[in-house]
Amino acid sequence: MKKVKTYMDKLMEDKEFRKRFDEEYQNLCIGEQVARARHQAHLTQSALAKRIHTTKSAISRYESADYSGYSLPLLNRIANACGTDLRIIFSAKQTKDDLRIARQNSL
Amino acid sequence: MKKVKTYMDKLMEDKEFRKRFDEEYQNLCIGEQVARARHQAHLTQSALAKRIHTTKSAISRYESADYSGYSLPLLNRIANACGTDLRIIFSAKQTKDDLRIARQNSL
DNA sequence: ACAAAGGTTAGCAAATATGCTAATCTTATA
DNA sequence: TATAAGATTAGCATATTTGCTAACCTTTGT
Repeated sequence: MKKVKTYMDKLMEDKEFRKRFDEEYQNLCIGEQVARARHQAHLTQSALAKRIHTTKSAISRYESADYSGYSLPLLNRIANACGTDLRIIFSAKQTKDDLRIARQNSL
Repeated sequence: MKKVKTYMDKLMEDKEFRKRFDEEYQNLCIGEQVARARHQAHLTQSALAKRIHTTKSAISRYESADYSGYSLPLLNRIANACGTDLRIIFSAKQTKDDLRIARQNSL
């Protein structure tokens, strides 16, 4: 079981691979969470954009499935404008149960 | 209770104020979580940096108290290199109990 | 069909983070 | 004290995100 790590480490040395691995494999589904928080706050993309002094195109970009370049400053502004708190947690590797519970607790 | 929101909205129109509000008031303590995850993985800043193909100064920057410009791509690489999962959750506004529980569950 | 509101996309300048080097400070330990 | 490892900081070029405009697509309702 050591070879996989060795192999991955090798792949990860390539910048382009790292980037696409993050984008296409390690999907955190932030976009869906943004959209869900916004809907629960009964806001349109335009209305949310206005609250945080940006434009609807920026919100759309954040809710788009194939975006991954999120920053905490902007995510935080979005969360607050939707009446929520943004929680960032370094947690132990998750089991399926963890994921189910996390889904229940979040919006 | 409407005046505070009106006042804050006015203040928030100023870009410099927004920036400093995020940095100095809305402290998410990401730096502490990064340091804690790294320590639990028994890694030095240099060792962690090597794993994610950056330098120790970048790690130090992320662990510094007065930094706030975190990006999810880099936080995610850090979390994984420390053997943890990064969880981003838009949650209901927290009570003190919520915070206590979150602290217990995270590293 | 038409209009209006909500949402998406492209493209670009400005702002911001990243990667990097080198110098410096701390701490532990021989 | 001297040495080495760990950590912090400054400064800069490069890379990435943000804010913005304008065009376009979708959906809803008349």
